[in-house]
Amino acid sequence: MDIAKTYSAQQAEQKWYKYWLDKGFFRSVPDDREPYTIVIPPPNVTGVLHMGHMLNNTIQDVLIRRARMKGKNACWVPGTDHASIATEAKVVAMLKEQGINKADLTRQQFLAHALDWKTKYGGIILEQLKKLGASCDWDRTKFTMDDDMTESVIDIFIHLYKKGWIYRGVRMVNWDPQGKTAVSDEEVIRKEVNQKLYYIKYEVANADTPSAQHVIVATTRPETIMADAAICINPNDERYTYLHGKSVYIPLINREIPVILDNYVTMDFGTGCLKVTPAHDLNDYELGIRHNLPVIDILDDDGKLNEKATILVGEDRFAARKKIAVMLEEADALERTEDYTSQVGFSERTNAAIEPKLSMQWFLKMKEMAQPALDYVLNGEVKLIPEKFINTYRHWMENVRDWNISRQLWWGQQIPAYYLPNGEIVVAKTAEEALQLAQEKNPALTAADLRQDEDVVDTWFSSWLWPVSVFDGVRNPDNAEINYYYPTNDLVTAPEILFFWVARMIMAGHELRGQKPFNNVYLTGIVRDKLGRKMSKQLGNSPDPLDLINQYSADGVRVGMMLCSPAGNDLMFDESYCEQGRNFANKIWNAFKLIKGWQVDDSLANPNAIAIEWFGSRFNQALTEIEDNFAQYRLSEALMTTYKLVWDDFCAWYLEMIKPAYQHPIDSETYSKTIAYFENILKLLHPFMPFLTEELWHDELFGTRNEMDCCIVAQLPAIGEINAQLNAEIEVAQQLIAQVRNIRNSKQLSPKEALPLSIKVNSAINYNQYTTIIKHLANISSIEYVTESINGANSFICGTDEFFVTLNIAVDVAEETARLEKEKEYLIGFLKSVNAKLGNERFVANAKPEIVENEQKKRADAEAKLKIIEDNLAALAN
RNA sequence: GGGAGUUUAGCUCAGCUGGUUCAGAGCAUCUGCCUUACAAGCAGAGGGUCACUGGUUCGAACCCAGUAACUCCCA
Repeated sequence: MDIAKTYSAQQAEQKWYKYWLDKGFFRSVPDDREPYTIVIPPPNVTGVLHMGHMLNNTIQDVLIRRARMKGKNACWVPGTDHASIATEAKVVAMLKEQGINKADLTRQQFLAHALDWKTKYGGIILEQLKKLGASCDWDRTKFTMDDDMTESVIDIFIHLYKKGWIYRGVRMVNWDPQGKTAVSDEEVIRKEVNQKLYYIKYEVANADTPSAQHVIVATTRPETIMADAAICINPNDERYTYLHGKSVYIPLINREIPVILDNYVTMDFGTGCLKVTPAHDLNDYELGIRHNLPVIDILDDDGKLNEKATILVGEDRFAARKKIAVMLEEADALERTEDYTSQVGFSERTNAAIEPKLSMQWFLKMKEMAQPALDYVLNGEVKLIPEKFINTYRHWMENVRDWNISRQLWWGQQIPAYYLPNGEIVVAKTAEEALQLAQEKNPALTAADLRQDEDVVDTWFSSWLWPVSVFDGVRNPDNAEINYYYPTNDLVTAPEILFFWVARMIMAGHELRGQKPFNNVYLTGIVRDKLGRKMSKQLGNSPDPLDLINQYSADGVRVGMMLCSPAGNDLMFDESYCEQGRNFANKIWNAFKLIKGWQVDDSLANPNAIAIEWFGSRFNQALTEIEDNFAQYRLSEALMTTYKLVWDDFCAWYLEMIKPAYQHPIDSETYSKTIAYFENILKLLHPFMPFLTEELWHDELFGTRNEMDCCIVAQLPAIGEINAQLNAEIEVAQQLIAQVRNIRNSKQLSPKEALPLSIKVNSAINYNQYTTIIKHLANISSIEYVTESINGANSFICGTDEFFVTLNIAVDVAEETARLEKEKEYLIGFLKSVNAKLGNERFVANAKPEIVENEQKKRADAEAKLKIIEDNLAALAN
């Protein structure tokens, strides 16, 4: 039979993904097994798969597949979130292209368009995840705006409102003039921007002296002078005592405003004199409250100046800034300008410069919710991996501010608050209930008198419920599913949404169920290119994940991602990792090919008992390490341990040990043991490389399997016995084999030329056990045991035993002497340091006994070795 | 400005309670091989002042202090 020389993945990937789906292996329903649950961080519906998703979901799939193979009832819930701002912006743009203006649509019409859009594009990422092999329970796919999810959001809003934790208030919010909505502090990205500092001259009313007729104010926002309510100086600033009790005129519009005194003003910034614009700056707003200043809002929702500005009405804020600078200059009110860089906030969603704006918004009190959420993490009930994020988490939770949960959008859950004609508010699940509540206040009211709040809640106000709401635990808190799956086990997400999302899920989980939503939060790093730049569309430095899969196979890409992803550290992604993954898949394929090609002869005795025992022992040792790595969420190390076990121990050593000579058959015992090992290796690899392993699993090499006997649900092997002595002795054998190969290499001898080996045994190792292996792997013609060094042979030491290879070419005495002298020198140095330690009374007195003992062993070993080398040197000299 | 983190081989990273012959792994590099599973491979080899300076200690990559560079979070 012909087996392909290289593994071709594409066919296997399609075939087995479909098979898994058809057989329902991803499906989870509560039963009496222990549950293992992951909820996906829902990607937003506007997105396409990027490398961050690849990383994140590979990790989740590795964890979930492993859990499945450990006999747990593994449930991975997939879904998407509605991303109100981003999606609404996309839909508005799409409608605009079709010549439709959002303002001309009713809310219902717009939502219908948005829903169409979501149906068409919203599932793209989930479809792409299937290519990666994600074993989500697709029957559970959720969307944050599904009816039941929406009802959950409304329920918790009402619950928290009744509790008094949701309130309405005028606040300075981050206004996105492009999205025309408030955004939360977390959605504002601050960037350094080159700006200008404008030094503007204000005329002082009723100046006492000619020299005190003006005051200069520095500002980056000259277009807001029309909204000025005061000029503020530090009371301790002696330069400005002449202004105490005075007022000044705003240039261009000549409105008179008072001079106020407040310690808030920094004397050495700008001119030490601040214009106070309560409507357009958070700090000014607070100053305004302290000094009872009027609030003059001169900006419209779209960032244009309104009639209150009296000049430049209808101009965009940035255009107005340029124009007013010219006007000030013409009016001789602009003293000078100066370059200045400062932080400006931009909307994460639209990239518009954020405008601080006073508006009526809904808020959720954070203080009460933050405390328990902080405690879960501090007392270790919720583990952050890596732990370094605990500090950041604490800092944030201790300084959290109330959460602005309203958004001036349509795409999302509409706030269930209804306004009565007199301005009173009732909060209710439906218009009917709202009317009832309203009629309790005023029986004369009819449905027509009520007006529901136009705004929707923040998307995070849906997704914070995710681990509960996907199991319907908000609406039906005692249902079988939530009781079974909650709390979930692991959450895998990016550190940048630790606060946005993770912290708030802990709050919601605690509030709804008095329980944490997950045990462990595995925080992945940011995927960067190999230059350390964050991968982004703008830079074009991100490979298309699907192209990668096509090129390197899903398994290859998965391995590539896992190889370079230490938890919590950014990963410098490079395609060569995927190449390594592909090569690894090919290696496994070829091991399979080798075994598959063997003919079995039942009459043969098994000559490989030692090799078989050793690999079993070695496998168990690796398994122990892998279990430990997983327990500590060191996934890339778990993979590397597996990688080395397969490539080095299994392929390079074990298979070579037992491999029969070309066209010779193998004995049946070795054959069946090897197949059993290979099957265990497939299991071990499956979480990382699901497709290849499933493909091989079903080969007839492993006998006939019934249709449900699949690698995906195979149970991982239990850790068996480890023979430490055997492992150690094989290591010595491996060293000696390498040494012989090395001699062959350095003498440019063909590997085909068999060499004779003599051993002078000083240790307790019985080399007779390993004769077959040594002869086979080092291509040794004969093994002899000697008691004296062999003159003229190439020698080396492994452990404390001496080995001699006699070649029919003369040993280069000078070269050999030099090599031995070098080793001798090293040993003498080494001995010196060991003796220094042992000779040091304080060391012997202070160090732990086992450490002292070990030093003595080191000395003995080194002395023995040194003696051998000296003997060999002496022999050479003769 | 405040806080956190990082710095170990060309690259990406391990290195746990300070003590094994402790300076490691993978990749890359170099040398030799198309040796009947695999050139997507095999056999070998080289490569490091553990960022820097001091301190603690019998002993420091590891603990402490300071310095530098980079990264992130917050204002």
